[in-house]
Amino acid sequence: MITLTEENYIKTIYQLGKYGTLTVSTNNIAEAIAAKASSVTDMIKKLADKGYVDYKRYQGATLTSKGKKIAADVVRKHRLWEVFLVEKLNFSWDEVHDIAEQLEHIKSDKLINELDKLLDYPTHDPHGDPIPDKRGEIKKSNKVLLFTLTEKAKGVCVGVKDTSSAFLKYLDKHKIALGSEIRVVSREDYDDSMVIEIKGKPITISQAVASNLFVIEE
Amino acid sequence: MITLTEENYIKTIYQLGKYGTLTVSTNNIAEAIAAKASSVTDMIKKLADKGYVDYKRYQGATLTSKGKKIAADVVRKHRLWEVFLVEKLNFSWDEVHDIAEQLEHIKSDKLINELDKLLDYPTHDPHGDPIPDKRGEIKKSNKVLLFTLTEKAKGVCVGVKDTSSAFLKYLDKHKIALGSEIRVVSREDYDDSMVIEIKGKPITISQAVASNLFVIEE
DNA sequence: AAATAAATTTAGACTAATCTAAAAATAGAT
DNA sequence: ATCTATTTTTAGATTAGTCTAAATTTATTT
Repeated sequence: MITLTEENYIKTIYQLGKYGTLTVSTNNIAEAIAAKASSVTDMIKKLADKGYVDYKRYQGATLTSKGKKIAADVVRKHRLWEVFLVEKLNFSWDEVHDIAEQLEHIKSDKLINELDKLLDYPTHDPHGDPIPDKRGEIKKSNKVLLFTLTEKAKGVCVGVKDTSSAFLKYLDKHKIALGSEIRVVSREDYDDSMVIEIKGKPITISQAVASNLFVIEE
Repeated sequence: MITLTEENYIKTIYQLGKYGTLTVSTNNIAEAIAAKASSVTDMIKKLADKGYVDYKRYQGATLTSKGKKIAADVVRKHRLWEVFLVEKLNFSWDEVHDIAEQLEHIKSDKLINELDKLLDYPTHDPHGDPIPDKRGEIKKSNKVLLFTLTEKAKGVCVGVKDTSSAFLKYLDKHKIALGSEIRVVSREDYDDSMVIEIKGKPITISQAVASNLFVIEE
């Protein structure tokens, strides 16, 4: 059995270490988890005993494949719940993190599979971060800022960089939402504004907007 | 701050004591929570210190109004989540308890209000038990077995007594679901079967079925 | 009303997760 | 290469929740 606290440490090591590929230092974990380094050392030892991390004294921790599976699972749940909150419960993109932090620990395979289905198998959360699949794999995402797209390019809106409510309101007003298809109609060199098409409708957006919207190019 | 464990004790006392109206004994709580009586004594003392229960040595515990509010809130969340699982995630009525047991501890007022709205403000969970409102009040329910309705009476299906998958499949097949409007067309004295109407369609059901379906008479 | 049974509480110990303070190891600078 | 600063670990203590075993109170029976 794995405890909630262990799950949180494993998730943290996963995220600090670029999806489990890098070794993470004790202090780094301590800061992320808001605990003292001594507590982290204790926990790393326990995780090593249980086979979730590789650990040598003074050398930081690296997730084992077993640890990575656990972490990917928690992150998958976290991000699916975030999509749920935004898509089904009218949350805005910056309100969801703390609640997803709680929901990510609910244990039920069926629950998460059905949630995935209800949301129509999303690949990214509202911040534009990729959602690991059932096997824990992350599709290498080509998420970019809308700003970087060339004329005639198409993309799907997957997230925001600026999560201020002013920006979110702006998006709402112009019917730009998670999953919206966006086509770049033209770019204006003078002020870096661009004309984009959403659901057949062209609108002009400023550089400020284009550089705060994440899209996946198609 | 209230811990998860404290919440579980308070909920248990609420349910064993008929929505917080009766005093509950240490042993009763111990059995319900699968802990030893000595652990329960310790916890009751703590809950008394914090003002959630009234307690006199050897005399069991009674919820204070503060305790009742906490309990009603947890039960409200539990039952709303159960409705969500059945209505939105294709769970059957007997699979939801354990997951709701986890979900009931998620803390977010907005979450639960939005969930309530998404589900269209249900008054009963899939087992036919009433859902406390935001203020913790429970509408005194006139939930009865379909079996007890007289000819021409109408009701809304609110739950099942038998939660076997065989029965649930039977209901599915005959399009009897949570919230279905049911009208009693006629009763047959000989074998206690009855003809009922669901969405304009008459079907004949046996006494076995009628005595396992809860309805609220209108 | 005394004796016995059942329920409840106390006392003391254990585990998980945390902390502080001191010791040890590593890394960086001269 | 040595000294110093930083990082990490160890040692010992603390809190929440639990347990067992023994003691106490209440309830029941004769």
